[in-house]
Parts: sequence; structure tokens; C-alpha cells
Amino acid sequence: MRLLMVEDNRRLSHVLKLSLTDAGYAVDAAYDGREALDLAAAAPYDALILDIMLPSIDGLAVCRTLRERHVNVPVLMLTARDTVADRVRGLDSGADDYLVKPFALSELLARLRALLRRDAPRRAALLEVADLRLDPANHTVERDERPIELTTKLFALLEYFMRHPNQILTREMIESHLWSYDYEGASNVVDVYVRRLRCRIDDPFATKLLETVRGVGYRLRATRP
Amino acid sequence: MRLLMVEDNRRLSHVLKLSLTDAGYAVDAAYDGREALDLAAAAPYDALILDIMLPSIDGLAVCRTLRERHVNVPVLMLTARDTVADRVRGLDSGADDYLVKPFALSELLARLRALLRRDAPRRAALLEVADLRLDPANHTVERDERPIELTTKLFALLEYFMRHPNQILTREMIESHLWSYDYEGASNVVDVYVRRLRCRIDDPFATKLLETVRGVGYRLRATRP
DNA sequence: TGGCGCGTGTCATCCGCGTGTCATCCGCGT
DNA sequence: ACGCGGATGACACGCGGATGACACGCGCCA
Repeated sequence: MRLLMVEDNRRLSHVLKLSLTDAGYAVDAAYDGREALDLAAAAPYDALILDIMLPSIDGLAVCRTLRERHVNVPVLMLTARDTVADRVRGLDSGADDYLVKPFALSELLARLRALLRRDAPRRAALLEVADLRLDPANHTVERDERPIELTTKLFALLEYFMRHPNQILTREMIESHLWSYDYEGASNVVDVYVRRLRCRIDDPFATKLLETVRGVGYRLRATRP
Repeated sequence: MRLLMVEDNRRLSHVLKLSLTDAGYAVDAAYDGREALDLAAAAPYDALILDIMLPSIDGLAVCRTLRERHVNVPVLMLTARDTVADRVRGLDSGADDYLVKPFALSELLARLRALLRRDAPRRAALLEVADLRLDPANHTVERDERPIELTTKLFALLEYFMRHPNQILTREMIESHLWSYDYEGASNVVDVYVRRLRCRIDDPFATKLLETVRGVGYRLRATRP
């Protein structure tokens, strides 16, 4: 789940980002309204956390502008003020929920979950290849109904494979997709990670999905020949 | 090779165009996202060089839109920013590579070459001869709907035959095409590999496609005479 | 602050398959 | 029937990939 958090207080922003990341979200931080608009336009976020008091363009305006552009990502407003009028303005501007500072982190998380849950059916992001299922949102993987634990890197690797089933991915492609760009000389990181991935998704099962194409790369098979 | 370069900075655009033209590419320049989409839709380019920051529609959106329309021309993104999030966004939007400004021209050219090289097989058409099908991209071969496993060399050999159906290929031609060294004394590598290829694509089937032209070479028949 | 565990990446080693050579067999053409 | 070109099966070597161990860095907890 990708979140855009717009909060100009750096300390609060930092703390929140840590907590949200910890909760499994991919969090981008923006610090003023203009930045927020640019980011929100550029990338598809699953939700926005939007402070009202912001430099350049305030949160209400950001929200209105997004709605005018038919960007209907769920928006959770944060504000220090709490009068009826404030709430009305917030929600009228197009926000979906509204949270008053200071708030408990747990409440923020809960409201966020609610917001995302409501939005869930809109998005069909579950990846399925053969009897493998990967949910990028919940960061879960299972094969044949059995859950599989994966580290961040392994998860990313599997996701890459599952987004290109039956396609050969060369080491170079994988490396440039998951690792930094300036790969130099020979390293067998990819081999090692493929191996580790196999340990999790293939070794315990009869049919192997991840196959080696000697001299070329690797491939995730959707169907057995 | 036809390139579409989308960059709103006129000076940079001009310089780049000169250099790329100099490097042997046919370059069209666009200066904003809308123009880019229109041009990309109208003409088949071999690659796009796409700045992220653009007027009207930004590069990420351009890229996404193209992908949604199943235009899978290779895209090289240019950007002034460089965080992991930027990269992820760039690549998630469907870009194939990502270059951070300022960059060395030589690196741009190198990445471009890599992109075009990598993409070469992807866009190559599926080869079909008789009931044989060979997909250079996925490194797969099937005959009569039945998949066939081939090693690298055998694959290359079959591809060579399929690119020249009904044509006699002499041993010298095959040898100089698949083995770099020039035909020296006697070696029957070619014979051996043709044999191995037959094991896979002819032996299990009734009609034989790979035939020997005694004293001359071999030929892959598309149709029975 | 130091120890601990996990995730990540490197390295050295091991193993099997693909590759190319050779010896031999086969069969077509003369 | 003979000879040559090609077919075929066996074999050894080396590369590409698999594998296990290890070293580093970071967060966590005492």
C-alpha cells in the first residue's frame, strides 16, 4: 500500500513515516501543498494523509484540486483545530476522514485501515500465477493455500517474476530492477536470491515453478508444459 | 533507429538531439507530454527518451498511458531527482530504465544501446515455419502445440533455419554463423548439432522438416513439395 | 553500551549439463 | 560392390549455475 503523507512539521513527519513504514506501508513524504499535488498527480497512491496547515497551498486546496482533477484517492485530513466549521470545510473539500491533533497513532492506523478497506474492491491487485498468490497490498504470499514468509527483497523478486510470468528475465534485468543501477563486474546476488526464493516457493512443493534457462536467465512458469 | 525525445528544456533538447543524430539515430523532439503521446501514437519509435518533469502531462503519466495502450516501446526516463521512491515510481509507471541528471552523454548512449539490444528480441516477430513456432523473446519452441526444450546452441541453430526456410544452408554458412571461428579443418560439429536438432523437432513427428541435401547442406522445409 | 538475531550480499566450492570431438556405422549413388 | 558423405552413439572437458558458509550492518533489547 502506497501512502502519500503531507505534513510540514518535520519531526512529526519523520515519526509518522517510521510508524507507517513499520506498519507495512510504502510512505512518501511531502512537506508542502505544491509538492503534494505534484506527487499525487505523478504516482498512484492508495491513500493520502493530508495536514491542513501547509506552506504554499493548504491542505483543503490540495484536496479540492485533486477532486477537480478526478483524482479520487481516499484522503485523511489532519488538523490542529477542531470546530464544527473546520470539519465541515475539511469534508466539503473532498476529504474522506478527519483526525484532530493530537491523536493516538493507533487511531490513525485504524482510520487508515478503514479508509483502505472501503476502497479495496476498487483495486484488484492480487497477483496469481499457477497456484501462487501474491498480495502486494498486504505483503503476503501463499502457495496452494499455504502462507509463505518472505523478506523484503525476496518479496520484490517474486513480485517481479509474477508480473512477468512465462517470460525470461535475464540476470541483468533482475539486477537493474531490484538493485542499484551501477552494478559492476560479476556478482551472483541474483543467483543467490533466486536460490533463496526457490527454498521458499518451490522446495516444499512437487511442481517447480521457477526454472533456469541456461545461458539466458530465469523464468516463472504459469503452466507446466 | 527512430527515437522520440521528450524534454522541455530547449537547450538540453537541442544539444541531445545533435548528439543522438550524430550517433546515428533518427530523432524527433517533443516538448510536452501531450505532444509526446500524440507523436508516440502516430509513429512507431524504437525507443523513447522521456523527461519526468514536463508541461501538461508529466513523463510518468505519459509512460503509464502508453503502457495502458499496450505500446511497449522501450522507455528511458530522465529525471533530476534521485531517491528510491523516484526510481520505483519511474519503473512502476512502465519505464525500462532510469537516468539521473546530470548525466554523461556517453552513459545515455550506452543505456540506449542496452535498451535497444535488450528489446530487440522482444519486438521480433514470432517465427513460424510449417507447424513449428519459435519465440525468440521467451526462448520457447513448439511444434504442433507441443513445447520443445532446446539448449542455447540448438535454439540458435533452429532460429537460423527458421529465418531462412526452404533455403539450403551449407555447413560453412552454419558454422560461420553459429561458431565464431572460421571454418578450419574437418569438424563435424554441424552434423552433430543438426542430428540433435532432429531428435527434438523431427523424430517424434511424422513429417520431417529438416532435410539433408547431399553434398551441399541442409534445408528446413516449410511445405512439402 | 554491548550483545543478539535477522536480512543482505560475497565468496569458494561443488556439480551437472551442454558442448565439441572422435570412432564407427549406415546407406545412397555410381 | 565400393567409396564417400552423412548419421549416430559414446565420451571427456569446462562453463554456468547451485549451494553452503560466512561476513557485514542494522535494529532491537537488555
